[in-house]
Amino acid sequence: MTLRKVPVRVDLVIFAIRDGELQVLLWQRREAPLKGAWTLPGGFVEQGEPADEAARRILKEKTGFEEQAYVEQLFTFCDPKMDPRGDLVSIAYYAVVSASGESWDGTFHAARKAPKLVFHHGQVLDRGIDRLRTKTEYSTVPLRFLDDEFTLSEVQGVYEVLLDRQLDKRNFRRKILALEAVEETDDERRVGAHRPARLYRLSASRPYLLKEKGILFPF
Amino acid sequence: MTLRKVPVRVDLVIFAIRDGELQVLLWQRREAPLKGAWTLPGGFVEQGEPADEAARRILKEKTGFEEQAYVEQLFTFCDPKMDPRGDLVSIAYYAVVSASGESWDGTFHAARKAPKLVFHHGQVLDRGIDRLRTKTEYSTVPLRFLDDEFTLSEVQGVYEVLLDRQLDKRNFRRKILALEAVEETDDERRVGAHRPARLYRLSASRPYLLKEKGILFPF
DNA sequence: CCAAAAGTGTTGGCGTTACACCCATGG
DNA sequence: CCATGGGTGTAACGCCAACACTTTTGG
Repeated sequence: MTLRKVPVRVDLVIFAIRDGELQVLLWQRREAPLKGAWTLPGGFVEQGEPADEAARRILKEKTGFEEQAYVEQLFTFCDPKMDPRGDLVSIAYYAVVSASGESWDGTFHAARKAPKLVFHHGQVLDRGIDRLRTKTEYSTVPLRFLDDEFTLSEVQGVYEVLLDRQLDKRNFRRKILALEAVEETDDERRVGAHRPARLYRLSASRPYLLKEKGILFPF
Repeated sequence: MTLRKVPVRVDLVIFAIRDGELQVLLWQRREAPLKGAWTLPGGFVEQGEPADEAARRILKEKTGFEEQAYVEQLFTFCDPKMDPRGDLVSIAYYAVVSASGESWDGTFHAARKAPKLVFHHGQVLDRGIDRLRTKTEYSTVPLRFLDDEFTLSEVQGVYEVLLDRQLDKRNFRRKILALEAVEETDDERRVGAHRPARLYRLSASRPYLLKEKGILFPF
């Protein structure tokens, strides 16, 4: 039995909320083989590089985001029949970024209506969507879709997109504040002819899991 | 930039409930280097073998269990500095087996009081315990600690061990039955001078996630 | 002064928890 | 007949969901 040695890839599901819907960054191959096919952004892990760092490196290459993005390992695909180009291991990650960036390497698509993806990438996307939905219920990951400072209405908007339903404003605000996941700033935002909105940021204590304090949803 | 090619390992956290506590199967090295050090059971993924199959193969080698065991991927560790013997990728799995097997390759230890493990294996164990606790709250994974047929008291016992607290018998039975995760058989079990206990099995429909039907815990 | 978004409390219903006794059996 | 684990119903409480109006601002 000879030892099997394979290259290691990381593949990324990069989520953002744009145009009021959950979107993912995809990439279209410009060369054969599979010219024109849609793929997830990804790349090979380099010599001496941990996979987590590779994921962040590739995220930065594709979107410009660094620390402010949330990155989490999703699942590892390791099946010799998976990729026709050869045997490899694919460690999938998902990332949550705020939509305020500009220079994307790729194009965003509605996550639930994405084109067919090559190889196992469709499975990766499905798992990413599923994990994100799960985390929406008991973690503060959804807050990473927002910029450093945000209004509670914006937070509610993120949750409404992720949960795909309307939420009650009073109940939502009471609950998100009770969880102590966000804290007031001294700033407010004024846009248009409205009452200004108080701005919030992630709590310094920043509880990642909401479970201990009760689950955020169902509402 | 030369492509980095590495061997792929799978490492397993094998859980069983024995002596009224959660235990894991560990293995003690008999040769240098690190003679006497404790490790998780594991092995290399072979040529042409998917990682999931490798995990089941190694589980069978170490415990004799096959289909009846629950196996789930946990996390992948990929860091060149992780293992002093060389660069590799370690895909960690956890497995849940009933304690009724016999020929273990290794020894069982209380999961929360395990000896110090080599390399990243301590992290793997911690993640395994954590994942198992999480799944206890909203999945039927804990039922895999039991044999094919089991009494509701046995089910309650498993949950009490995993949650580390006593549960109310009437509330527990009402809830586990409402979830339709188990179904009655025609058999009963008689042991000692007691009323016989009805035996149950996993439902044919076998809902894996309990969420849709409401969360099982908190009680 | 008007339009538009921000912000704020209370109540009823339902689900969860707490709780105690009878049943069936083997020895 | 007794010891042991199996099996069963109800009532109080607390949390969740539903619901409407006032405030602040820019134009």
